[in-house]
Amino acid sequence: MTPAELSESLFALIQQLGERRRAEGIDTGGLDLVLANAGDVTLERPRNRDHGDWASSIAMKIAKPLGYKPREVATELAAGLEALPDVASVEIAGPGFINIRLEAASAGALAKTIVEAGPAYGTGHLYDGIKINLEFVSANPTGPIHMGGVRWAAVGDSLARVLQAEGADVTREYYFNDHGSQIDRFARSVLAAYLGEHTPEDGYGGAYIGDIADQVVAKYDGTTPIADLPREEQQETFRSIGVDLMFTEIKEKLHGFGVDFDVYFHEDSLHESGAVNRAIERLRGLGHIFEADGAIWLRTTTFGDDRDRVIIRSNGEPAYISGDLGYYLDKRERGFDQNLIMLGADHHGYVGRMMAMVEAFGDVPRVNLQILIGQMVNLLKDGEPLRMSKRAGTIVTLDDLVDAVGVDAGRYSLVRSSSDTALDIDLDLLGKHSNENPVFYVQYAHARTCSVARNAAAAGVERTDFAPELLVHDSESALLGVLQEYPRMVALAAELREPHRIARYIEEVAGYYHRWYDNCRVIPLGDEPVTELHRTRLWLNDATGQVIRNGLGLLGVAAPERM
RNA sequence: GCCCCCGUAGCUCAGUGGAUAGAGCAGCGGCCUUCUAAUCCGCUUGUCGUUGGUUCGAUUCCAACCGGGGGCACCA
Repeated sequence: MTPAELSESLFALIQQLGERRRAEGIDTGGLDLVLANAGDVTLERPRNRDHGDWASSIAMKIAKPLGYKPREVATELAAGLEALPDVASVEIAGPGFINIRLEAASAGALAKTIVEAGPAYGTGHLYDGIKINLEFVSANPTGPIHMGGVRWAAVGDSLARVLQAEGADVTREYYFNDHGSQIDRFARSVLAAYLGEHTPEDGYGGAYIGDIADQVVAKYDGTTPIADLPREEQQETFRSIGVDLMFTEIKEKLHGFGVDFDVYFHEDSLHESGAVNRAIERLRGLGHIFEADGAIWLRTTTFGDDRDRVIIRSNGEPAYISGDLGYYLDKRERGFDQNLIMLGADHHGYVGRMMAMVEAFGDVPRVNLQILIGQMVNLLKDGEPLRMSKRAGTIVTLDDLVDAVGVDAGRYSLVRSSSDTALDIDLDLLGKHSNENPVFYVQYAHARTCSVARNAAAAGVERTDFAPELLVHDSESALLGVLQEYPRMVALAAELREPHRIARYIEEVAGYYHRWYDNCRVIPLGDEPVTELHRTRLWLNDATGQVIRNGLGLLGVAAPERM
């Protein structure tokens, strides 16, 4: 019996109780407000195993509208629950908690369910048929990807996997800001490096700039030698080839990190294709455009922004937000009803104007466009904060991370904490390549399930018999309990856009598995015969491996069979 | 000044109103002739930033304040 089925049963019992109270003349009008459907009957797995397999606090919530005291409600419901075939016992505790213990066979049946479902175990239908555009990383092509961008690469890709697990049709998208003054600075910096001049005051000074200059020279195949070009054409050459080189490098590095995008969208193309102009005309038609001080503005204050925004500057150059207008419109025209954008906290100031823009187009903020703000990554060295600066060239890149700990540990450490938390990463700890990273704890648990399965095969233990009623050891019911939560966890992670919950969850699974392994043998000891219990436990072993494998898959982390 | 995020064990962090607040790491002490000791078991540590409020119940929700980070352009 799944928790969802249990909720259904409990919900039905509450409805019956409500009808009876109405017949007894009680005004139960408030009941529907507290309890609209079975989803509101929450069940939790108690920390304390003495409190049963599942516990519900529903009695406290519905006591008032039913004209009962919480414990009276609990008593009424307990009788009905005990009559269910899968329920072994029901206890009422504290102020009115209902503690439910399931029949071992009912709980144990899950092991087979999971093995048979395989990779599909845990997937759901929250977003079946929904097209979701997820834009993340989108770092400017003016340098290598630094740690901030890497965090979003890990989290964004994992979120995409989680959303896909819930049936969404996800497009991973990377927006290249290749149209503005940042790019000009980049071009001037590369040109300066080529000419042996000092880095421009507002330019980029990293060592990679010189490399780019060399590569541009090597790649250049124009008829006139670069050195003979007029300075403007030189700069344009270094811009176009240099940006192209950065594109290629960024794509390759991300690929090596296990992150591939479906669409690399160039800001330039919005301006060239006229998408920006179309968006502006659309907004003008809706009456949200005005001119002042020689510039063209979008009246975002109409929609709650704290000031209006310039979209075409008085010098005729489009402001950054004009690209966003065209881009958003383009995404909508490509059929995405849900657009997600992941941004660092240093961009949170955009949210107001972006939402205003959405509303100006007649869409619904936070529905058609949702902006996920994540906090920054702080790097520490010897316990002291390390400032990263692309201009000064003191940046820690994706490569540095992967070189230090590898892809799996790197991705895992970035994805296992909430995006709301500013992450501290100590470079010295990374460099140690220790097993302090919990990813090894999880991977080891997975490798162990594989090892047990291999040895079981060799010992003649096969997944033939399945007698779930034999899975009665405390560590067994605890493991089954946590495995059962996986589908809910995936749905929650998708709904809240919080993939870190998957990481925390599989760490918990790994812990329960290790304890089970310690207590319950799958393979008979010495000359003992293979029994039904061994064979049944093999199902549980394999089910655990499957869940960890599925969970690691959602994080984009490998599940090794040996370690 | 205004806006966003955070404040939980020595450290890094979980915990979307429930029972005695957790994990990893660090520290101390135990288990390998037995399916992988990267595991497991035991011990130790808390004004959940502060003060109010909401309610059967608040680490969780609300308000104010304190502390830390980030942001408030005709830059991107």
